[in-house]
Amino acid sequence: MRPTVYDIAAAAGVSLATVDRVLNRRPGVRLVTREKVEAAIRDIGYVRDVAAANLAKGRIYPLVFILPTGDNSFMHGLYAEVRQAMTRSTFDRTEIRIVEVPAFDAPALVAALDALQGLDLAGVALVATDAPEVRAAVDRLVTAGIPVVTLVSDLTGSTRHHYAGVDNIGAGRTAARLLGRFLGGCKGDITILAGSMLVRDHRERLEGFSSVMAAEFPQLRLLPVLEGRDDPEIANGLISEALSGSNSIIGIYSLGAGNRGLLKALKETGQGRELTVVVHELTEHTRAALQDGTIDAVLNQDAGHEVRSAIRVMKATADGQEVIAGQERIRLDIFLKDNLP
Amino acid sequence: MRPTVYDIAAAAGVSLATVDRVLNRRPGVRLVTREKVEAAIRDIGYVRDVAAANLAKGRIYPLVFILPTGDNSFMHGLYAEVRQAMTRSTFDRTEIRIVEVPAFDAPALVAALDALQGLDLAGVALVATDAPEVRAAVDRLVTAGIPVVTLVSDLTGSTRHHYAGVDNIGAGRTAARLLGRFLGGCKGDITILAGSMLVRDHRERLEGFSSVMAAEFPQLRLLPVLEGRDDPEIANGLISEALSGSNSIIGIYSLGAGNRGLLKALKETGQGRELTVVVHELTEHTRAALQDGTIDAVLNQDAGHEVRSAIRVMKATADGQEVIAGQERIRLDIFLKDNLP
DNA sequence: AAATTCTTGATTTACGTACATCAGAATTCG
DNA sequence: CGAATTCTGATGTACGTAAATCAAGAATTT
Repeated sequence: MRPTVYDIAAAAGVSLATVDRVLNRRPGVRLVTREKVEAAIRDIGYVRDVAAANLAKGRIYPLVFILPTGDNSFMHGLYAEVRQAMTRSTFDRTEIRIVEVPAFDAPALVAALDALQGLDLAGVALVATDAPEVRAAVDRLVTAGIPVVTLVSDLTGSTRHHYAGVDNIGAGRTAARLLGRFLGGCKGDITILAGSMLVRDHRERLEGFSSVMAAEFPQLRLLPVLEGRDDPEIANGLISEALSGSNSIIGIYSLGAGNRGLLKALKETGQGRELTVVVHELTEHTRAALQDGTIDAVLNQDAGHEVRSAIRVMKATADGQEVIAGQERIRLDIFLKDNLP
Repeated sequence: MRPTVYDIAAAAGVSLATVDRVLNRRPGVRLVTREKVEAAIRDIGYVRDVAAANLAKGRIYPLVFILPTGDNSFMHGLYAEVRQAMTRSTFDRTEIRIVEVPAFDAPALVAALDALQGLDLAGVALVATDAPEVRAAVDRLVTAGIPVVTLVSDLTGSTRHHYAGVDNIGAGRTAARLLGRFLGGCKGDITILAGSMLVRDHRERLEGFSSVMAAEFPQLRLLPVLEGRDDPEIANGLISEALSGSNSIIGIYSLGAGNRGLLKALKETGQGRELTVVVHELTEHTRAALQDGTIDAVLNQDAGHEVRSAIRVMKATADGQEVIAGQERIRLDIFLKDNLP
């Protein structure tokens, strides 16, 4: 049988009330007594029954997700997953609020973060835009004692408690190797389509991609990065233009969202050309394109896992609990047409 | 506020005791009264607070994992993950027992399953050996009301509640495409190393592999399957022999465990040859081989996820609860040297 | 109509923890 | 040393549910 507060009281030779004061950091306990109780807790290996504690407290976890607006499937999927999580809130005692901010807009993100100051929150999850002022705003929340988790795009250098997203440098490197090996020994140019160099995830993917390309596939030349702002229209224009302007393009790496535009350009301008294409984010569009052979591989992060993981981590952090590291690692999914879910 | 049993009682115009009798399927309630209570439950949208119920019941979930013995890293990893889960049992109210059976031995597995009859279990997880008598034994457990989950290798046609493992046909197809595309247009022979055709997962991987190879890479010829029984020694012998006997082998697909032997053969007999190799299961050995370029891709199933998922599903099934489907899908991991965790 | 069984209500205890109150003890201060 | 202060103990209630007991009313059988 698992030890209870009564066992601590007996072991430490104090009353239940004193044990309670120690456990919940309430005042009114002499240092020597406190140490006696803490020793007893360690000795008998007591662990608080969180379920019972939450029941007694009537605790709920108020959480906030700060998500960028954006008309691309990945963001739609992310919203959907957070809403999915909301439907489960009665079960896991959460109360989730979504705050929308314009994409790639650091000041707006800072304003949203600062607006949360003073609220009694069990955690904040945000898709970070990488800027010093955002970092500072995050640090302010952390200092105020609120668990903060970055989602999809990280904010290194900040004091955020956790990052729920993939290793984007690794993702870029993986994309490079897939593209390089799928192209065999062919020689030619590679076009890269990004969303914005303002977000860390895109920068990191590019960094990983470029380094493997340079080191291991010197016969492939990287063209200057196109920034499509994760917008289908812009992406379509950029890729169409690039393809019409050059015949030496043999591969494309799309490391952001807004692939609907890329696919349109491929179907129209890219018609009849032998292109090897690797993109990020599995959506209904990229899935269809993978199946019909328009693209060759999709790298993906599972938004559902990211959201659920973020929630678990925020709750655990709020309770000062451990998390299962392996369970919270967000993996890079590689989809070929054969292993689509 | 979430409705409680008191609210049901008030809404249905009955006492708490009657509500309890209905909720816990205790006898002594007239049909009309039962229906009145059930209607009230639906109307006010009551959902039982499982945490509180478990607290009141002092419920623990006695679970059994039936695992095959076997001296290969994947099985060692699986055992380790189950033991990991055991260390968390006080937290999630489980009580896990491991039962070992010889690998690929249907009668032994049947005996182990039948030995569980009559025990008060909240769930049984097993790595299935695909045989009619095993199916029957599983069905007997299910009929007895015990939740049964297959792990790693499935048992289709049985009434098991859930399969916690990857889509092995998809895995085989994926391996074929990776191998095929990595080999460019080269012509040559492919050697396949399996564990045993007695387990469904190996058969399915082979099936998926063969079909994609035949359909899309006709220039590659598949040699007869070698069965290494997931044993490093046997695998080493088989692969060494194959490599010495033929110069036209350009690719290897190892779809089982026991890769330590394969790697040894590659290092010794395969020295200096240009081989493209795709294997299953990420272990310290395959990881090192991936990093030093001996092999080109590793397909993996995360044993930790499988074990945790199996536990979640068994608990939910025992409680008659829903599971989050997306969370319980075990994904096929594809590792290149760039995205190793 | 009496005896029996079946239903239902009322009430209590329990699970492990949180939290509040009040009285009494120990300690510190003047 | 006594008074003021700080600790500590004892106790009760609550959270949402489970489960048991006993009494009483309703329905059924004889």
